[in-house]
Amino acid sequence: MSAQPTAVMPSTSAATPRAEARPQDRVFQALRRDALLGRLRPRERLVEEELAARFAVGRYVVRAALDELTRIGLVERRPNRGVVVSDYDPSQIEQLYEVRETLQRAAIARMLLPASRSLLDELTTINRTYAECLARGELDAVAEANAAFHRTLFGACGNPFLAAAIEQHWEKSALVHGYAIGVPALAARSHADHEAMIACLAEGDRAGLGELCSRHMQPSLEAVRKTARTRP
Amino acid sequence: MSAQPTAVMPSTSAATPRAEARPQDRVFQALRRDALLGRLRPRERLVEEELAARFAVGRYVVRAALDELTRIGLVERRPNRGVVVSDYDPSQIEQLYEVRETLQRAAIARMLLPASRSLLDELTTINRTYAECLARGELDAVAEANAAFHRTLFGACGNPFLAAAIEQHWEKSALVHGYAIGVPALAARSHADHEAMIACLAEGDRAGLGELCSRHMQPSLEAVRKTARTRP
DNA sequence: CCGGGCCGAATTGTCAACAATTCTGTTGAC
DNA sequence: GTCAACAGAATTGTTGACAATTCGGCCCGG
Repeated sequence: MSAQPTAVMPSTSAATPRAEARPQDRVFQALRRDALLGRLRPRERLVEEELAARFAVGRYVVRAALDELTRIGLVERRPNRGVVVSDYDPSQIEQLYEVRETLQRAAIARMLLPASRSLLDELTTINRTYAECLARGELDAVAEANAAFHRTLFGACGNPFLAAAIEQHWEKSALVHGYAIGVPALAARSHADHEAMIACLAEGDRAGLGELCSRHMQPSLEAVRKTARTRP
Repeated sequence: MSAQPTAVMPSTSAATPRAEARPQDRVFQALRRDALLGRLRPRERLVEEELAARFAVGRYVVRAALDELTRIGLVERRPNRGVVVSDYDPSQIEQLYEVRETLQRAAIARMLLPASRSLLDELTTINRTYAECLARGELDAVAEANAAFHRTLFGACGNPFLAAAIEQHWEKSALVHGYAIGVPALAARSHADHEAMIACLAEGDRAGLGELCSRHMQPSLEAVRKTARTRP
């Protein structure tokens, strides 16, 4: 009796993009993509019955999917008042990014460098996919590749809990930085940053990687600050 | 139209112990306490219908409560196979504590010291409650006071996201350190540690506070290591 | 004695109808 | 004109019944 230590790992659901068995996963993924690509705007309200009709599924399934989205912080449920897409004001975003930077630096400090060949290959492949999908204008796939790159990179810190925390906060800020994918100049720069990160991993340049990752977050933060000044 | 930026803060549900309006909150709190005080053992299975009968409530409510518990990592749901109380093996616990220490040190680095009078008073009051309830043997209340102390302390870092991350990981490891409350010697030491922390906050001794918080986590970690050696 | 496949109990997943709550627009008194 | 109270609509919360899945035992051929 009793299996091995059953892991109980903090899997962020999206980690396994394989064939989704459960219907609520399909709804969850679809809504997640909509949110990350800006098709769902902050403060937008999500009505259960509308979604049920749209996905040709019971309201129960929609409800479960919305609960999942709540868990990763993309939407918020107010009791008896429905769920709305999360909206962070600029000061909150600054705080969120501060935590992200702290976590990322902790992860980088724990990576064993230089990175293994297989990790480098994996990241290179993902980044190539990123570029290809970008060229073809498949933004959904670009966002997915971007997420995969970050997940793989910080997953290499060797501490699943730390990796999960990073991913969790990445998802939360995805509503902010997601739009950057739609701006060609920013997307191209993002691709170049990823290349540079891979180089640091290969050379064992820990400090460089840390700076790179911090700088990598700046453009979206700057964009937030700018729009904050424009619309006070 | 359109209200102010509605915050959308990462509230860790347990933050508001006021009269629970919704029935699922009652079930959630009860199960959470059971888990934190060791009345629910790791790997124990939770059957929805049993709980529904025990709390005289519909299975739907139990389900919602279990989803909440899943969210904070106290239990895990395996699709079609029910939920079990989370069980972390020793190496996972080490990793979890590593993340906790990282987060706590980041929070301490961000606190403005010396702490305000109101914060010091609040912590002192909580710690007094801790001692009183301990003397009376009210373990539930002791656990609640302990949680409140940590929540208040790290909530003072000024970054709600960081505070939420700390609380989240604290809850996850609660299954481990919760039992310490039942051991008089450990509980007494915990109380003394809290006093020392308050002193550091008052004096503005940032480094001392950091060391103190790290040392504060050691006893449970040592206990885990010991039982790991005993039962390999 | 052992492994593969069937059967049934136990349990979880889903649905459709009902109850409770919140929201919106309107009315009427001051 | 403003505000409070009030209906009616829209939406969420909950329930009980039913479908789907998993798990354990059992039989049976090897």
